[in-house]
This record gives sequence, C-alpha cells and structure tokens, in this order.
Amino acid sequence: MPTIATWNVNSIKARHDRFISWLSDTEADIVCLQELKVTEEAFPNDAISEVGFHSAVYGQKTWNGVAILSREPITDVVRGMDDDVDDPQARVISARTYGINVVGVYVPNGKSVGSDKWSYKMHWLERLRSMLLNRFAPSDPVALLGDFNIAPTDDDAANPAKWSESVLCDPEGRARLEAIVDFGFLDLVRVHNDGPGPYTWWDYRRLAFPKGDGLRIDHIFATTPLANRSIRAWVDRDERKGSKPSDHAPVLAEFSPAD
DNA sequence: ATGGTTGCTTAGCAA
Repeated sequence: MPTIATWNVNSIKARHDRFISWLSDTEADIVCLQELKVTEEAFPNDAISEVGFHSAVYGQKTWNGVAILSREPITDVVRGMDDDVDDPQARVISARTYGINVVGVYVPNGKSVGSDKWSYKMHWLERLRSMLLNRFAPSDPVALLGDFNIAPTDDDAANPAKWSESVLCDPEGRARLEAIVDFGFLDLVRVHNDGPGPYTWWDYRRLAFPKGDGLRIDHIFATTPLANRSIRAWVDRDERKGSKPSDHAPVLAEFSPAD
C-alpha cells in the first residue's frame, strides 16, 4: 500500500527548490499539497513529473490552490465541492489513485471567531461533511488529508491557553471537525502518537518554531479499510528547519502491504 | 506588548 503525505507548502513558487528536493527524496507515494498560490498553468508539472509523480491540480491565482500527486496514474478528479454553491476558492480536490479515494483539503483559516471569514469556514466544513456523506461510505477506502486549520484538542497545541481564543482552537470549529471525523475516520497521527504533539505548524512570527510554539492543524484521516493497515504516522519536522521553509511541516502515514 | 514574518503584489491583504 502507498505511503501518503500532506504538506501546506505556502506557495509552490517560493518553495520550488525545497519542494522538488523533498519530493525527489520522499518515501511518500501520494502527496496532497495546499496553498499553491498559482493557477494550473503555472503549476510545475514538468519538474514534478521528472521526479516520478503524476499530478492533478486545482489552482487559483494568488491564494489557495490544492493538488494531488501520485506515483501511479490519477483518475476521477473532482475539483471543488461539487455542490450548488458558487465558490471561487480552490480548497478541495478529490481523485482516485492506488485504489484509494483521496480527498485533499485546505480548510479556510477563519481569521477571527465571529468574522465573515469564520462564517465561511463553518459553512465550508458543513459542505465538506455533506460531500463526504454523498460520495462515500465508511467501508470505502477514503483518505481525507490536508491543512484543516483546526487543532482538534488541547493536546494539539504546545501552549493551549495562549491559543484558546484562536480560530485554530475554537470549540465550534473543533465540533464541526469532529462531525466530519464521525463519518468513520481515524486520525492516523493520533493512532500512533500520544499527545501532546507532534505539531505541524509554527507561526513565522514571534520565533514560534525555535520556541516550540506549535500546533497540530494538518491531519491525515482514513476510513477503517486503510486505518486497519496503518503502521506509522509522523511529522517531517526537519522540513520546518533551514532556509526559507514553509510554516507547515509535511505529515506522512505508512501502511502495511496488502495481502 | 494587538507586537512579529512571509508571500503575493507593489499597499494592503491573508495567514
């Protein structure tokens, strides 16, 4: 079975050299990317292809943008929620590869609790829940992964008191994520690691990374056909180090081979 | 301490 990964690269252009270097070395076979900040035309398909990956892209100028990469062919690509809402923000892409239904998401940040962007985040999470219910059953092999902009519990923040008022830790956001997970997902990093931590995001500001002020807001969720084979899930923390890192580190999950 | 940094776009927004 493939190893799967998610990474918010915070601009595929600004991250190009680091990203291609990471991709050429990674053990991941399926990679979901967020915050591309480019249109499909500007996506580096050729460089990605040269290191052995197919790609499916849902791009957008300046903001957002998501992709699914795979070492095997990608089919059944769906860009967006596939509902009746007119939403120009490129935040979700779904596809099949390795016989798995992969759903890559970049959940809205929400800015501050109660703001217009917060309302959009809450509504967006409800749309995601509906989409999953409409398209999949818990007995299907589904991987739901990406930047959720939600730390599910206080064990997912190094300084929970400091972040308690933030959109990343708000109880309503957590409840809406829980409603999605209740579809039949397991949180693979939490299956294999007791909290607190590990963390996946550290603010560029306030020396958050050297101070260890991280949050776990990037997740890999899997339905039981996949989760039953899960043997390891971890954060590639080294990718947050060094020159010009993304503010997010990649998250990976490994599975035992099929029978 | 309402600060600080990064990216896109070029003054202000988003995160």
